[in-house]
Amino acid sequence: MSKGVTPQSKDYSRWYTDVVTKGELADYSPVKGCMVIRPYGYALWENIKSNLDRMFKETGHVNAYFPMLIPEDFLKKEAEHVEGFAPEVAVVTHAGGKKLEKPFVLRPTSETIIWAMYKKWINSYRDLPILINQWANVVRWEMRTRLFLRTTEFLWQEGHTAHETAKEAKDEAIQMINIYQKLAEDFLAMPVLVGKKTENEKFPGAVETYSIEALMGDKKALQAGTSHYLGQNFAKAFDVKFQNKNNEQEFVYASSWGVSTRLVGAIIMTHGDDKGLMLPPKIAPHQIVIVPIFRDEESKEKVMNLWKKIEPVLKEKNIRFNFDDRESMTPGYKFNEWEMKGVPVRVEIGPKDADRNGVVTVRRDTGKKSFPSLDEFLENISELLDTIQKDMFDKQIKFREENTIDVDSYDDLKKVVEDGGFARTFWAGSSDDENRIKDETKATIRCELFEKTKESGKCFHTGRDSETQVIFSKAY
RNA sequence: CGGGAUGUAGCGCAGUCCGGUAGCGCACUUCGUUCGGGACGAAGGGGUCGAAAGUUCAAAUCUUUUCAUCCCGACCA
Repeated sequence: MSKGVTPQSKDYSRWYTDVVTKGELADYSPVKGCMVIRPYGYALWENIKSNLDRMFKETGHVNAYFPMLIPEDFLKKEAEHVEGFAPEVAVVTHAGGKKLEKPFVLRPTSETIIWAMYKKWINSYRDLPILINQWANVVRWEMRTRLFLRTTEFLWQEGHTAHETAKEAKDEAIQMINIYQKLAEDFLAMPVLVGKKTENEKFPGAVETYSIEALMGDKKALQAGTSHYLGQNFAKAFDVKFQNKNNEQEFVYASSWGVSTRLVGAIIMTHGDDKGLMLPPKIAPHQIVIVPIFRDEESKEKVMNLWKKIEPVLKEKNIRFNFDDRESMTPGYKFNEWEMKGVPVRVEIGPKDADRNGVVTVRRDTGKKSFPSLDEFLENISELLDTIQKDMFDKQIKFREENTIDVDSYDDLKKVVEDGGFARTFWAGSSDDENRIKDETKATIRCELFEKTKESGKCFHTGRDSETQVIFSKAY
């Protein structure tokens, strides 16, 4: 990490803030709790976004846009929904120089406005399904904020689908949580557990909530994406019915799902180390950075000639590169800067390399230095990026395995939660039991696992046989 | 809203106990030498010390009030 930064081991939250601000991802804004996303951070978000958007399109979804201002009484139409969001909505009470008779809220999520529109759009089963996604900002007035992980305003995508049957809506919700898993694991190199939320933790207004849960570097859990089966709750609240094939009126079934700029925070806390950020090649704004090294006109010319042989090949291979030819900084400075910003591969080209027609490569994840010939380098660069992507993921899988412990007593669970990590166990307790454990240990049930390690076991708390395997952990 | 801490140059901080010319490092500007792991020298520019009131010949420093931010809890994508 850069000079003056507290090392990760000593103070994780200070480390995190330093990585975000010194890595030029984001900055605090004059408005408390809001975040300015800087160009480098936004480029990262755009790469995440484009991969996700492609997967949405591949599964038949389309993008649309709904207003940011929602009539306040819309939120009140769904009982759980209003109860869940009331404490955190920002309300617009004045506009046009006078007090509004009917205030608006800044959307904390768009279910209500979207279902008000779906009422107009849906008449027959022939109008279904509707598979709409929107990329938008939302506002939630949380008490405590943290760059990327929880900000007052954040960017996200929210999908809102309408279906003929319960099964179709539920399958949609499952499909989308699986897409989130694919995004996290294949693109962000971040292993996640997929499962169902308990009643305590589910989305206000949902019948069931599914989530992906990741383990951060400090061994706390982070919910990285959610998907909800909404049943007919919002259809009933907004009176959205369709005429089915039997000529009967029926309420529409729904799903909604979203991931946010929190994913950027997740990447930082998953892969970052004492040197700063470490970005997976598939989403890094620059996959490689090239640092030219020369001292005089003669060596500069040699190096530039070498670069002329490299640049067109990188372009042809669609590699996102940054040729750092700033002359006011020394190479050593640049090495540290790009390590802090997490660029997966650094390529050094100097007079010595030009003489032997080769380059020097250094991997951000392992620090390993290699001296390939130019041909070897150009031939293998794409493969090297793939290898780094895979190695980063494997490393995180290993880390999660080391920190996932099966427990069968409360004492064991307390110990795991205290040390940090995932406590895996069977569960047959009630919501009250869960709350009591939360009060005593700060740990919550992250999810009921879809992929269990075994079919059934005894609940550590009630002693009853259970087929529900869960993860307990402290979470962000 | 509770508990803790901090507000001094763009950033990081010292100075506050014990009142007496506003300081250091980084960054910035100019020139020269450098350049393969955060270069060096020389010369510069930049601050009504968070705000207000009080005590005093004199306040960054003491007193009171106030505002803001950060960290820890409750809330939460």
